[in-house]
Amino acid sequence: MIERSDGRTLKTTRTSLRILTLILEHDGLTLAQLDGMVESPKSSILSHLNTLCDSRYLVKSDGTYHVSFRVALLGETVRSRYPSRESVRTVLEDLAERTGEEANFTIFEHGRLLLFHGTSGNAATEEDEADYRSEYYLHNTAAGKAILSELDPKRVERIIDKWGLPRESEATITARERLFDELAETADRGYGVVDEEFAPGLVAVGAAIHSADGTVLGGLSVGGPKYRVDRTRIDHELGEQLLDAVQSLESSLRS
Amino acid sequence: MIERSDGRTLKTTRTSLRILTLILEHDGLTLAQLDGMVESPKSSILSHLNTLCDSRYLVKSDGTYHVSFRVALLGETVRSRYPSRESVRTVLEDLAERTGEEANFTIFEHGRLLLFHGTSGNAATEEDEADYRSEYYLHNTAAGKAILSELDPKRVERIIDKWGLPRESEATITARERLFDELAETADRGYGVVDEEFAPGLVAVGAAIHSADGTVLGGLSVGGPKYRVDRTRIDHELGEQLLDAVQSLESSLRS
DNA sequence: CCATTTGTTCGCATTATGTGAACGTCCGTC
DNA sequence: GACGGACGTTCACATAATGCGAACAAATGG
Repeated sequence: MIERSDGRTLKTTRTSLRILTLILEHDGLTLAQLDGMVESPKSSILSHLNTLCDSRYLVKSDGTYHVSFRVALLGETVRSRYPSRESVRTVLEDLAERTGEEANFTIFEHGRLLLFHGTSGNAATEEDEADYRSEYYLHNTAAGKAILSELDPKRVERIIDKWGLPRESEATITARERLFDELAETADRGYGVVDEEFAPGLVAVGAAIHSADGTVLGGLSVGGPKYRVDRTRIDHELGEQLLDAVQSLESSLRS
Repeated sequence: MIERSDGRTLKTTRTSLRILTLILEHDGLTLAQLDGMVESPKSSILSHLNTLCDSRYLVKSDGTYHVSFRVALLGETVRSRYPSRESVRTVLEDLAERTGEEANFTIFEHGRLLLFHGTSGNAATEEDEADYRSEYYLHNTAAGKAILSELDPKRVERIIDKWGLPRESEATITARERLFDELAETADRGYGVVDEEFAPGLVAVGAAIHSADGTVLGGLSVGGPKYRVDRTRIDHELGEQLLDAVQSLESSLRS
């Protein structure tokens, strides 16, 4: 269960994947455009592009390279190994309705949280909205803190080493000490709380979701604007609602 | 608009991607298992695995490597560049209902057809069923023939060179000459017909779907068991219903 | 029609990769 | 508790595969 770090790593593959990512993010790129983005000679970039095309990860059309639809299918295969959208949505909508706030379920992976589904729409739908995000840090999210509070401190350290504690809002915790204090509180409380540390005005509570084998699969969270969600409501309502939802989600994962 | 072929191609990246694919297909593999599948020394394989993990395409858990959920998200980003599931489903369900047969929409890419959505459920849902497929050849599918009949013969040749004309059923056309004859007929008729060439007992009609810029995006097809779908029904009913659906799908893509 | 940008080809130097053997580590078994 | 086997990891070396740049070709546009 040890998530070891890096042994030898291949530069070529790394570059290829980087190019793939760039093309995906920019929704299609030409060789000339890529030439300005990565610092390899055009000829090298072309080799990478050829390889990615040949392997059907890219499609070339009119000199512009796009990520292939096949990648979308591969992605769906991956998703089919995870909980069904339906079962998650049921729990999320229930939680959102009871509380009147937005609920999210995220997957814990490589020290980050990746949006699985949220009641305000899922990643696939709102993808291209301005600052819509589908990837979050642990240190400034409610579910993230909850997860960190359950992990071995060594592992927490490694995650912080990897990602740092970037400030995303005025209130973001950026000092290790403070974070560890907060994690202790979180562990006592049984769920994580984020008070404008992720975004101004946003308050939320979150908890870890475990798979059948007991490992942390991801996190569940609910929250809304600060004027609706105050300390009292958190302690008396949201916290309990959240933990109920955790139970029902985890039990639905076991079945 | 020339889809040129291979210049230089990178062995390292190719191997990495191959390993990624293997892990995806087998739903998780260990180093030892991979050692038996690819013919590189363990140490090399490990380098690839390290790289893929580092780049967050794989997740290592208990010695077993899995494709990361992040890949699922990347896939969704790709899908968001394509027509919305909704608009396609509407047309497909309409077509399926009018005809009482199954309808599919596939994406044309790299000389193959990839399932976008079908009325019997989509790829994500039925993924792990025994011989459920999401990738088809052009030469033995109705939509595939329709697409081939629209393409430049040179390009048809290149596609055949790449994929061959594998026999998937008794009736599959495996000779170039015969295929080109069939394509001529297809062009005249305005849609493709497949008569047990894909699977025994399956008869279907199909046509190409074009994007706004006029290029072939994919194919639409309807069909069912031979005892329900005979020549008369094709000529008098299915063909027309299909072409109507093509119109409405293409117009919905333009908007 | 020339100037400019973008894409492709080629040969060479060198580095990054492939390789296998040796070493650790974790199991279960005797 | 010690042994054997299976699996994972590390290392140093040889070389082949990649990175590189310059020269060439093909578009694009003024």
